[in-house]
Amino acid sequence: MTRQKPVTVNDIARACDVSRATVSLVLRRSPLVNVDTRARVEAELKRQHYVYNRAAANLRRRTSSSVALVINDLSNPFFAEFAAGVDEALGAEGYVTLLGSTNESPERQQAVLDSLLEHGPAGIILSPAEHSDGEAVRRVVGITPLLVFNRALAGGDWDFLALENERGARLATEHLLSLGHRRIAFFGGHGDSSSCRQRRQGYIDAMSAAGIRPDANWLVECAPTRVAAAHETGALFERDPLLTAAVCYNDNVALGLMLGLQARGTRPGTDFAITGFDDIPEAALSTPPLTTLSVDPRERGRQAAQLLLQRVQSPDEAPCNLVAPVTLVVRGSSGGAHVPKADHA
Amino acid sequence: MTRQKPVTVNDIARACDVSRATVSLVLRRSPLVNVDTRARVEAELKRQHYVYNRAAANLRRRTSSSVALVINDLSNPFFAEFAAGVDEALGAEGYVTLLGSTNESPERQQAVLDSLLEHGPAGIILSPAEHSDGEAVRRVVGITPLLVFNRALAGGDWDFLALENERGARLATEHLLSLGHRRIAFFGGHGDSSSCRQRRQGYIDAMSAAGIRPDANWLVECAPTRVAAAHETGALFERDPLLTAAVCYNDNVALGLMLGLQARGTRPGTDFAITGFDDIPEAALSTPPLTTLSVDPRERGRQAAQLLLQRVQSPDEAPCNLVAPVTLVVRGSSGGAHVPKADHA
DNA sequence: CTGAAAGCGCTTACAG
DNA sequence: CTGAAAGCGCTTACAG
Repeated sequence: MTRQKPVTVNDIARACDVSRATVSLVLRRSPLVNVDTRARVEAELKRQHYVYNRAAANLRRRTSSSVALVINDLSNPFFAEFAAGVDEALGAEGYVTLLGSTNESPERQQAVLDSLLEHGPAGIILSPAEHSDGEAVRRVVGITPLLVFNRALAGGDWDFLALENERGARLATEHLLSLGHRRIAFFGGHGDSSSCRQRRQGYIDAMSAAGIRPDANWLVECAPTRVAAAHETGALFERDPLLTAAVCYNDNVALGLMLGLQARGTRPGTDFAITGFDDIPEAALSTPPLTTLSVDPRERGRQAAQLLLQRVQSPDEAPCNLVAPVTLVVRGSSGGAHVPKADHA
Repeated sequence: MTRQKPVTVNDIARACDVSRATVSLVLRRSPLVNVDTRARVEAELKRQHYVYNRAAANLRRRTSSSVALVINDLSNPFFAEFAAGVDEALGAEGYVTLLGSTNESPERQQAVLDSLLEHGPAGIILSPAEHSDGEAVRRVVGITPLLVFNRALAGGDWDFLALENERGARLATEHLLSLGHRRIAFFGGHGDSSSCRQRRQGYIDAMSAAGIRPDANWLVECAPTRVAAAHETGALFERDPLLTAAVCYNDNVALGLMLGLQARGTRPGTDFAITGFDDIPEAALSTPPLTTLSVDPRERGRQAAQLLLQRVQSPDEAPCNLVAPVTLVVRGSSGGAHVPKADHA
């Protein structure tokens, strides 16, 4: 450990024969300091490879230059893109991102928040783990501004950035209806998740508007993963063998359903129509490519960062509730010419 | 801005009628302090919702509890998984991750490093942007321990964690050879990237060992993206129409090549055999599924974190050069029964 | 325009 | 076992 001592304002001040205060003024680009002095100090700063100790400055100024970003599932490209967007926007505002990943575990989420808070972030962006305890989050977070992304979290009056879940599912359902489908399932997701409930609502609304009352059998729960969805494919047709299409909770579920269909000899897009949600990169690549809802996660990340920084500026305004737009991307999975137009009027 | 003042050791000390030193001792779990005193202090800590100010502690102790993680492309699932692994392992050791993403821009990389260093990380894990300037990195990084991942970076004697590029490409090539292919291309990547050169070498070695001298035309450059690869598909067959297989630089290239083949009516896995590299999630999902090399990026992340923390402990040992194992995953893209066995002896 | 002094929240020898 | 004092690297009134 022959770590040499880092160079400080003191070293610079001594070398330039000025006070530390003057050096500090130069660092903070104060207009008060004489041009010559400034030049001398800046030269010395460069010469000695001075690096600013932001932690010390933050301590003294009682400020923060970091934001905590806590993500439930970084291996999901949707959230990885979101994280990239957050980091990009925070960086542009001079903040640094403290990353925490929870792998969908509420316990790890508490631990991660705990640890990140000790570093005094100006705020927190949280994409909550499934089954998060909002009260517990509130307790550990205290008065640090918090923005919740994607899934609603009860227990506090925090800012919330959501997706147009309802409208998205409605668009997908209307699209299938316009192709002549009537017996359409809503497949995947858990009823206790806010995003799933909203997407179901959009589906139900669209069906109702078309004069169709969705059968209770047409709502099929399953974990939002590819494997689970592939597994549940059989259950779908046990519920109703006459189904011709499904609005899926998200792309992973839709892709899993495709695999499940292929395994039973049913051709997705030809014998059975499918829509997803998210437009992850795989969606365009599957066979057939997946009709889905595009949400631009990177842009959501930028948006989240901006909203949070606004809140940091004005902590006392009423919390905001934003819903980000989604757009329907029609591809092959929702059917070509061959999809059976079942029993329509 | 009615931010109330956070509670400090002072508040606790006053409330318990002990000195700040004693409170500090309790916080750091020193065995020196009386059990009763400890209990009283701990109760008060809880009662006042004390949160430790790690930045202040780090300042005084001249330590750090963060590590910077700089990633060239977070939207690539390979690197996102890597980041998740790094964060997981750092968290387990009590470190927090300072995230920076560069989007493959060397300029942004310099800016990001600059900014992160002001937060005094104990070390840096860097997955370099393409065409990074090692000297410039060295300059800004100074004496902070740095571990380079994935792509070699000249200009400093830092630790390096790489993949078994050469062996991986060799395995893929041997696999194709064992299926009877002789006219095998190496497709994609840029010759100025260390990982591409190594993979090419493995390909050439395997071919040579089988008594085949790869034609210069069989080495086709292209950017490591899906779109670029799909575009270059024509060029591949212009070089040599008799090719029956290609070892691709990575999965993205392989998937792009598949699209390109399909567009010209050539069936991947049936008329033409393909291998990838990385085993990204899409690989198992494509049609046909992609034969590729699995590298377990999350585990690489954990490994990188551990290596770096070791280096933080002992900065003066010789830099290490680790190569992480890869394993061949055989799937449909390298050919079923129908792949033509061209002109073999 | 510049300097001396105090202080951000913590820890660490050093006495006792 | 506990306290008083000094100090980590910075900034901010306050004088001058």
